[in-house]
Amino acid sequence: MSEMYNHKVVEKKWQKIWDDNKAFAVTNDFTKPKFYALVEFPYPSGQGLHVGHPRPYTALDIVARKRRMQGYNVLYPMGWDAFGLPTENYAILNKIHPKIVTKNNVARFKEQLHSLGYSFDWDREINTTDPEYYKWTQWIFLKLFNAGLAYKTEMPINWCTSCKVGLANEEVVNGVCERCGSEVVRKVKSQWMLKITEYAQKLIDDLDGVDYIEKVKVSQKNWIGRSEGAEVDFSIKDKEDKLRIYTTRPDTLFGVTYMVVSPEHPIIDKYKDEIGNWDEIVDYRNMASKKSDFERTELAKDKSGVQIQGITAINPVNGREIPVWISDYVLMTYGTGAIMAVPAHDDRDWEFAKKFNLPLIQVVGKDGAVVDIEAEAFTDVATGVLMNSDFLDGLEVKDAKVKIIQFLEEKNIGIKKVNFKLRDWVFSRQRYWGEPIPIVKCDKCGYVALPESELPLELPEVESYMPTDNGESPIAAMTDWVNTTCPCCGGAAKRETDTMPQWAGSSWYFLRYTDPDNTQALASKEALNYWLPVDWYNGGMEHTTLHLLYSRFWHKFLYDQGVVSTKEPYQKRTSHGMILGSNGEKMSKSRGNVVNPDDIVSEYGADTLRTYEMFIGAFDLSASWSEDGVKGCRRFLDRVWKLQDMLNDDMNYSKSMETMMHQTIKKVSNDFENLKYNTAIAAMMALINEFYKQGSVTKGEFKTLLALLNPVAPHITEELWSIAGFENSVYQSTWPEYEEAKTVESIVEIAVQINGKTKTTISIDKDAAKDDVIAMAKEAISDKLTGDIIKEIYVPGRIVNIVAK
RNA sequence: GCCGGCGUGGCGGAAUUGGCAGACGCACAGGACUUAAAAUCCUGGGGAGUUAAAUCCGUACCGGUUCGAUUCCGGUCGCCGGCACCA
Repeated sequence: MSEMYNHKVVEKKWQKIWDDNKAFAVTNDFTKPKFYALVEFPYPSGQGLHVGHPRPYTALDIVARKRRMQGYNVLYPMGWDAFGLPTENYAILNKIHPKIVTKNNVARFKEQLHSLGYSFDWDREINTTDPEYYKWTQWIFLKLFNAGLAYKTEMPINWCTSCKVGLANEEVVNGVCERCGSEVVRKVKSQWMLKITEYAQKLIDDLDGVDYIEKVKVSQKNWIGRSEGAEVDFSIKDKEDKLRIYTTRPDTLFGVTYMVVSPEHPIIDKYKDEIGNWDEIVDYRNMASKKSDFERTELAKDKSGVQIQGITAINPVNGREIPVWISDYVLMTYGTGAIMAVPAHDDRDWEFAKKFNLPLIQVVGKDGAVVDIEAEAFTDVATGVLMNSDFLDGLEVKDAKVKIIQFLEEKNIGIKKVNFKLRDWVFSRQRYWGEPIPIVKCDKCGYVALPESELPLELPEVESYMPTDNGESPIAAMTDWVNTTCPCCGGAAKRETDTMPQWAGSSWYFLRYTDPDNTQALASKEALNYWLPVDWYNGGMEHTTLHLLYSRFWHKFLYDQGVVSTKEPYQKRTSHGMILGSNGEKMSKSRGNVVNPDDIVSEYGADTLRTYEMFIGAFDLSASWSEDGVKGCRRFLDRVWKLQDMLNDDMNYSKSMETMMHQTIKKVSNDFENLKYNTAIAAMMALINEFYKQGSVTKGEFKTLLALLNPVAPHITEELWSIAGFENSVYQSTWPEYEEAKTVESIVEIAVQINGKTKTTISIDKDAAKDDVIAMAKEAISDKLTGDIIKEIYVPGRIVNIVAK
């Protein structure tokens, strides 16, 4: 009899063997077929690894291990996204350099990941805070700057009145500062921006060529928010200026009854002297500017606004004079900051018109018939037909759009226009723990790029990481570092003291893994050509908009620069669900439902944790933790362990067992490719249940089982492989093959139904002729069959249905 | 409000193109082993009904298509996640 399974000894033993033999190192043979599996690298927080981390890591570890056994050269790397606020805040609080904090956290994370037996190639470990790494982050920034895609502008930012610091959107929770709970207001500051909007169309179009799960594609598209419409110029009565608006419904131009401009619109200041109610306008603007985003949202239902007295606009298609209002439901940052209002056919305009008693003109009807626009706006584009609109009358909405745009362009009063919701990327942070922006400001030459030879521009040592009162980065106090000479004219100049956001380092990290030690380039051309695109990238849904969009943007830019040779960085993108606490709530310290993976590894073993996290439920859905579930998986592995005592090659050859083996190989092989880890494991459980029922297992079958289970539970399977005396190691063996023909059972049990209700089952030969099967079926249910038979249906190998009356 | 997803036993969850609903696991119950317990092994199981069967009801709810619907279509309700007036 074998000894009890001791996971502590076995797991340590095999982890050492893998390390000593560099079992999962990538080969540089670029002629071999490659597979690049990628998981989002973690932020090494002070809390250490969370049980949520192993879910995606194990899933792709399974795929990576399987691919190696199938003969691929597999790149499955890991690194650290280590710049960021929590580390900086910890450093401030404890007066420890963020570098030290990061180093300690990374060491802990690495040890924890190592204890889980992942097949990462640790020789390719990267860290975004390593100057040799962020040298290339800065290099990409310079490329963007030189290409005119990085610029500086005045931008309102979130400002905490108590901490006196600029906050990222993520740090503003319900309108207050995440850290101190104080009010957050808007403050205008000069910020570095990246022109991601330049790539908006490509970022949509190229989604067609990649294999992302549908909801990821949808959220990318929604975030970019493309809309087609027209810009139209409205003249202002007795003035030369025109008021330009953007609309997606140019077909409703005859239904305009007023206009609205945003409170920040420049036209207001321009005609200040002629506005009759200037004081009222100023009051409204002040009120609007004080509103935080949160308040604006809260008031979303109730529209507010003020009419501008003394300014009248003229509808270019019918000459009608219309009033102009200001209201904060019109945003300066989208379109032209001004709209034409068609209250009969737009919900927001309708609400506004109702509140201020503005007239409604119906110009679209349902299939041409008048509808009650006093009750609600009629916005249905599909059934709408134009009316009261001169030459557009009788046209369907889509045709009317084409005709009106043609008209506007001919008369030179408007043009067709595409708009995006996507805004340029605010790229600066007034923080210490980030990549310095390699730019110098010279009074004579303006913003000047640092020469490449001066990269990396390293973070200076500062005394305090505390942000300054005036909202500048702590680096600004380092005058030695800040004062420099202009690379362009040699005169006195100052360095940029803002740093990059955390998104920067993670926007290109997958490129660095392909050639992490390269000092001449971010990676060699050969390595990039060979490894890209990433074949399979898995990450959390929380990163499907920003991180995914940002990294696709950088990649497309690098493609245009000739640095990489693929348009898209990731061929396939999948997402995993969250692991919740046993009470079904998100795990958090305050809820007291946090599970530490170290405890699970120690008590049940890494293989058990891996198996459980894969068995817990559908991979893409969230799942609640259950310690009992963990025990069940440990029990399964114990049962696998004890199979070593049931090896018996003398037993009779069993046809049904052969079928089950082939079915299991097929199921496990397919399920591992389709995120269906839970059913793959269920199939293996069913297989060993069968071995137990027989009381024995052949060496061949055992060997196959070990190979199939190895990606999920690598340690125990290696140990059993070695005990059984199979050659080499599992990781050096090949993935089991199955024969399709042998997955089919020769005798199948099928259901016999009357009128779709199952009455009994019969066993038939899988190749039996339809007539024979039906005859057998009728025989089997002869006592229940009454009435005339109308129809006989036979679905081969599945079901017989007799329709009788 | 809009977008996306999800509603199946006591619980986590399975079900190819529509084809025996509840695989696999947990918890539970019974049995074997044990002085006993734990562990392990075996057996059972949606509900009603019956000694047992037959039979009926069951995939959130209502309706439709079909020989046949957890699956497809229309509507209703509930839960989760994301976005917030984008003209």
